[in-house]
Amino acid sequence: MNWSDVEIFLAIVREGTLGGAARRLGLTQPTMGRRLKAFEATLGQMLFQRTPDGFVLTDEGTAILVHAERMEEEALALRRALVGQERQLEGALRLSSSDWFGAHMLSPVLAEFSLQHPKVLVELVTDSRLLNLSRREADLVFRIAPFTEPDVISRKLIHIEYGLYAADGSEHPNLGDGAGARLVTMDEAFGGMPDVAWLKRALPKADVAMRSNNREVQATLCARGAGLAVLPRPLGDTVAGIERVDIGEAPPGRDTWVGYHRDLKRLARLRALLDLVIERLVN
Amino acid sequence: MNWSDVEIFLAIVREGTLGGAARRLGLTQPTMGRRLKAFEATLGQMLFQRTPDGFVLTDEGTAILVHAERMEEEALALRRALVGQERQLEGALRLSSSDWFGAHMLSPVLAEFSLQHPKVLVELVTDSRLLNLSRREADLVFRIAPFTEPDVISRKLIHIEYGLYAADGSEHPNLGDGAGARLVTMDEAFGGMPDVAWLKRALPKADVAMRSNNREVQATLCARGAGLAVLPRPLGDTVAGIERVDIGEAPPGRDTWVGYHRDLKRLARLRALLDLVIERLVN
DNA sequence: CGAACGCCAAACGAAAATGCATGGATATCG
DNA sequence: CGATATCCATGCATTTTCGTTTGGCGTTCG
Repeated sequence: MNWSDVEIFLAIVREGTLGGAARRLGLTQPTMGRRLKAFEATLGQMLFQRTPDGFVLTDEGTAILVHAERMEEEALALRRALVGQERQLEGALRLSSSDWFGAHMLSPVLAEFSLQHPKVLVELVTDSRLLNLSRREADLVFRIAPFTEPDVISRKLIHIEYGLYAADGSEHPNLGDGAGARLVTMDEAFGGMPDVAWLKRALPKADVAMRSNNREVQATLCARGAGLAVLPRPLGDTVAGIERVDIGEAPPGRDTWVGYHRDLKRLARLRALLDLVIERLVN
Repeated sequence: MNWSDVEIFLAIVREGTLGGAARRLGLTQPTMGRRLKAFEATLGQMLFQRTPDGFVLTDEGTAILVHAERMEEEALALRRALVGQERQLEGALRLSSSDWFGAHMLSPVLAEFSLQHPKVLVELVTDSRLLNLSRREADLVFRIAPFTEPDVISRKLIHIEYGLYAADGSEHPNLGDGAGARLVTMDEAFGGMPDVAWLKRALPKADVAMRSNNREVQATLCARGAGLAVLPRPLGDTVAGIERVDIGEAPPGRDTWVGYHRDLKRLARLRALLDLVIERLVN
């Protein structure tokens, strides 16, 4: 049995097509077909049913899936074990945060860190989807919710105040009413966020004018007069063309958390960056 | 990272040399060297120290060893999961037992089974070393001690009586003495066996003439006049040229156990053979 | 209803991995 | 001390694997 074929098996399970699996692994579709055929031959079992809409697992394929996934777990852990041992202050560091947090909170710290440790290549990915620390899609993740994944070391970073903002000189709404006002809010997928709920309660009669999952975009929309927006104060207070509106009650603030995988605990460059971040943001 | 390289890494760890690892995997020494070099390159770490007496793990190699072993565990479990699902009464079955048990107890049953299920290829390995059920070095193991390994299903099969045997017509010793008698016993490595201890106590003044780890050999030596031997009665009672000696106290008997891996519980051919064995030996 | 796009399978040539043979270094044994 | 065995590294021929390309099929969209 060729262990590499297990990796291919997993890719096909997840993508459902040979082409998709090939793209995921950086190989080609004919290769995937051949490797799968060879794998099935050595096992003496058909692992997938070839259906019009892709490859779906047979009972036999389902039976081995859990083992294949555990093999992958260990393969990933193996790589982490090595990375975690690196003691030199060089190499790559991959961070993840929300857009505005990266731009307004992290950027200054990262610039300073980059000067201090020129051999460390820092990569900041601002993406709303959650990157997987176990797969090492990121080494260090900043987010506004605590971490629940196992094997992740996390700590609360700072409390972020939020504020209601409007374009400079525009009319201010009244708490509990908001008739005639227009709102810029988070994307529908983020409807559960506290500030969205607060808006609904504080300005129940206001209409939603636009949505975006990007706080920067919301701020810009707000400045151009599209409507009122709830923004993190570190962002809102620095954007030109908008001013904070006090309607007697502030939107709820949020805690920011930072987390990394336990296996990277001894990674010197990660430690150094985290120390600087805490130094600059917490103290 | 090529998952197959992990398998090669493990082989080199266990053999200590490239050549040995190559033989184990059915590859060649240059291939092992090149694959290892490539593996170390992709990980960016040296995994082995090249010493005069072989390849020994570095700290980094030690760090990933546990993960590599767990990957192997899952690879083996993956194969078992498929084999364990086979419902047809065909394929191979690998058994393991002690020599005399295989020859005198199992052979008749296996012959009958082979006639009943001609498409099942039964392979009986009589080997004193313990085969590993997890690695599927054997599907079904008979032994005289309970199973302690995890994930092994076992049951007590039969109680085997032992007896003291001597060549036909030779002199019989006295309990508690044995002066002048010569003994044929188990190999030194098996010194802890109950029958060896019993001999020491029952015939303290007798000398050990010969040793063997093979009960058949012991029986033959006994028949040729080399000395007294403690043998399982199913063996001793059927060997020509020896007779059982009653010195007033019989050597201790032993329980025989049979075990197989949990993953093979639903393997039809294994179930069929085990049922027949129980039918013929227990009832 | 035709064009375009996705999928997979098969054929072919290029690239990579493998095995074989060799050489050098070191330990073992007669 | 020479002969032998075992080990690893290297060069070369061969096999295997891979990527590219092509063709066939079904679905989707204009």
